[in-house]
Amino acid sequence: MIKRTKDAPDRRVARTQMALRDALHSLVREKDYDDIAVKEILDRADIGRSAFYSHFRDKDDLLASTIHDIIGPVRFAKRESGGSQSDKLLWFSLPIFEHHDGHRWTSPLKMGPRARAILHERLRKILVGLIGQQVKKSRREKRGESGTIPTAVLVEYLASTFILVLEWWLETRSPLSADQANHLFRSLVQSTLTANGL
Amino acid sequence: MIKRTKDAPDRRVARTQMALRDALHSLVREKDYDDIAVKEILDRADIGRSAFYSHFRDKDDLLASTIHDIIGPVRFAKRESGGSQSDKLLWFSLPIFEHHDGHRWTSPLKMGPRARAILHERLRKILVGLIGQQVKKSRREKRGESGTIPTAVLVEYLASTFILVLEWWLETRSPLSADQANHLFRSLVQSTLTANGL
DNA sequence: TCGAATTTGTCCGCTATCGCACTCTCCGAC
DNA sequence: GTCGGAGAGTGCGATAGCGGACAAATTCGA
Repeated sequence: MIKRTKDAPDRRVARTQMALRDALHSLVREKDYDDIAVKEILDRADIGRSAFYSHFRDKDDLLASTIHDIIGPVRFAKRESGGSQSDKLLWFSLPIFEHHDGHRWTSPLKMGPRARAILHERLRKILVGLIGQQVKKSRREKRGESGTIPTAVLVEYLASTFILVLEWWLETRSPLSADQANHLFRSLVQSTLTANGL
Repeated sequence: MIKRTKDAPDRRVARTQMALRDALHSLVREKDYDDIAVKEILDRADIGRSAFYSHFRDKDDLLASTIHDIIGPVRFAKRESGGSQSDKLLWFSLPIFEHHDGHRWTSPLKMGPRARAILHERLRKILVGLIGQQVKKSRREKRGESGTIPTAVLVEYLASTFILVLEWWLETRSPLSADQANHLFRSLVQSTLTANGL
């Protein structure tokens, strides 16, 4: 009998990874990302060296994995099946904003250029995958009506714009509510979408 | 090569035991000790059943082990070598009071009769061992002058009195400082000690 | 610029913890 | 009563994490 739908991870794995991420988070708040030694992370997390390297290739890999803290909620949010065309396309947005509303998370933008680049890149890739599916599906359904912009570009555009808004929202500790931030994002891309039959 | 002075415990062991004790502590603050199921402790600590039983016989054993949270500081406090006769004898007192000053620890007296009895008994035994050594040493040095009270009784008397003061201090959340509580204890037993050549 | 010290990344034998299955006891519903 | 569900303990094979050793890379003060 193989494990079913719920791929329940070993408690030990979850614990170790969380400890390491938490340690990194707290360190990042104290000093620049590039000045943080792996050893410091290990000490603060109270985790052995070998455990670290059995999960992550290096410090950057650990940082990149914290992406899960950002997009994690999407996995649990029920995919909106109803709503308009763009509702289906941009369903991922609101859950993310909501989860980070009043969140302790230190914005990637406060981590110095290196860290920011790593997180930005990783987040972009994930979003592209996420949005790509939706866009392709929508375009398939509305074959013929599609605009002239290539799908790949459209996807990148949506991902980048979303990240832009998210980062701005986090960095400036904007008084906007999650709802409002979500709406802001939609406003930005709405006309482009409709102009392209989405 | 056997490990030397530092008996460094496996990180995993320390972590597991701490998680379990913390879970018990937090549960005790919410409901009566006797109403707490082992399963609840496991769930809150996020520890597997088998790990629990590889460290503790049962719930009571876990509770008893939390004694370390109370007398732990004594192990790290430097043994006062100087001072008067009674300073040497009662050196354990101040470190304990100091450590619990403003401590989150919920007094054993708030845990219902069962839990109180268990902790009380365990603490008593440890203190008897601790004080026993000192008293015997002191009496050996002052052979002949000793009073008529049997050593065993004297030791029990000191332990019980200390626990009395400690519990009272914790339970009533007395405004007394650690220093003052310590002094109170000493005042209580001082005359008895001097009357017995200590 | 050169060594010493520190950090990085890899490896390995040992063991604590995991997940799971199982029995036993207790207890409330019916 | 007795049935079913839930918690208490026990046992076991699999594995994640341990500590410690190591060479290579890096840092840094003399």
